[in-house]
Amino acid sequence: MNLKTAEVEKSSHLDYFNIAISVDCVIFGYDKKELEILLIKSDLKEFEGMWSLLGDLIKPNEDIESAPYRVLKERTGLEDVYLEQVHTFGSLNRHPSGRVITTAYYSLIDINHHKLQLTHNEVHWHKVGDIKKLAFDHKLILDTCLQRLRQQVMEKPVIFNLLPEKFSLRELQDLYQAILGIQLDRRNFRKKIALKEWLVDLDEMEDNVPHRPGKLYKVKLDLKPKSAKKKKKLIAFVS
Amino acid sequence: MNLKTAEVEKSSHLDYFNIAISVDCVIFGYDKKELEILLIKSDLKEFEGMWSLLGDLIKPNEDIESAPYRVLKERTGLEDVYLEQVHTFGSLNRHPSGRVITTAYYSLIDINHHKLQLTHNEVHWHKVGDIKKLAFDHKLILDTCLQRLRQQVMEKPVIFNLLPEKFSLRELQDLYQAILGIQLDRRNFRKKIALKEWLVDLDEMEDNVPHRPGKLYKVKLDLKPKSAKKKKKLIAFVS
DNA sequence: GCAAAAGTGTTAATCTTACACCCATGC
DNA sequence: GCATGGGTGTAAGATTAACACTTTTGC
Repeated sequence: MNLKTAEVEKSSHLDYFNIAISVDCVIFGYDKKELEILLIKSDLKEFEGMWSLLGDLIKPNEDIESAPYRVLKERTGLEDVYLEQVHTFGSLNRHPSGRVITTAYYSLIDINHHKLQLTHNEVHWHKVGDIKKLAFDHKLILDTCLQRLRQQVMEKPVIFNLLPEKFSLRELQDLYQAILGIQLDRRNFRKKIALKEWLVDLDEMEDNVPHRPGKLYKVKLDLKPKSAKKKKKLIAFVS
Repeated sequence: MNLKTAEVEKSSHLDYFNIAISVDCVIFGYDKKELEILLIKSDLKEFEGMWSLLGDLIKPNEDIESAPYRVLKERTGLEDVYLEQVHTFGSLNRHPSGRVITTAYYSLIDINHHKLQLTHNEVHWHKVGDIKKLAFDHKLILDTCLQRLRQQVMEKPVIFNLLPEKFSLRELQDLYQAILGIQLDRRNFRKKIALKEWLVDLDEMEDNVPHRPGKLYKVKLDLKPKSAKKKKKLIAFVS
């Protein structure tokens, strides 16, 4: 058996360094009871007029995990956002420029708090439910990320990244409903949330609502970051 | 706003086509009540003597999803295996040969049925519990895949890919226990499995066991493939 | 006073957990 | 006949699901 140094191995594989890798961000926001995502007009002639996800090629000296943060920063000015890797897409002809494999991340941001500095390009929020078609395979990527988001909000307190610091239980329930696409029973919802012990009662009331104002809450401090958090009852499958 | 053709875009980014992408396979098997994985002696001088996952660079004209199937075929002769993408790892210095980003897949195979044609290299099964260290960041990749496997066996009938066609309920329970690392109550386990309606009673008995033989089962036909399968009670989070 | 949402408990059904005894087989 | 696991049921506790009335506010 003959070992080769990394240098030798590299040179023998030079023709493989012929695939580019990008990241694409599915940036979710929430406004007026609707889940939205941030899209940009495609700047490729092949997809003229179509919308696409925010993405970019990974730089040769850039960690893959930092690339989506850079993309968000460059395109929207956003920092300190919640980001999570979802899946890598690499079918042969997904990109007309050549072989580009892309890793998709989803991000959750509070639309109203983070005022976007929309840079040079045409970047806009779109209701997720209205999106039928996107450039590249971006519709598939969106669907995959949405599915993952639905799974995650059931398991972890990530949903609060979509809300302002203070929110009412109605707002929280509306948001769950927008994400999951189902209606929830108000009384059961409130009981369930109370059990999770994610919230702090602020002793403040809603304002400017055309009905009886509800209490305002914020999320407990230790939950905002990625937070794996105690997994009470990991084993629900078999006794 | 000026649109560029894909050709122009490609040439302006030529220096980005400087990152290689590989796939690495975490191939799980099960033998003598232990979960095992298939490893190969690293052929890089930098990792001399260490074990690593089976992997390879993706070929320029190869779909990312078919790469792990090719790797398995080439290294072990295995075909028709269960494979699932888990995560993409791309920290800057994970590979001494240069910038290599890798997408990890996990695979489940029946060790005893698929007789491996172990090709040129030194490929061996190792007990997962015994593995403390691997070449590259492969220990991290293994841990991530193991975590995903644990999650998946609780949700979907993928576990049967690790068993021979006919098996007893004891074998199935032992396998769950090996994967999850916990003990399960026999009566509750059997009830739970019966409820899932995954199995067909073969009306045959175990043989060559030094105790009362148990019934043999096989999995229902429609479950062996990737099979999303009905998700009874998707919404367990909130009423 | 009317519209809109806040706030709040009980019951039935389902699921989960803990637990013990006799049976069939190989040796 | 002894060791080993096969096969089976029940009861208590926890969780989920369905459901309605009074209260507070803005208009």
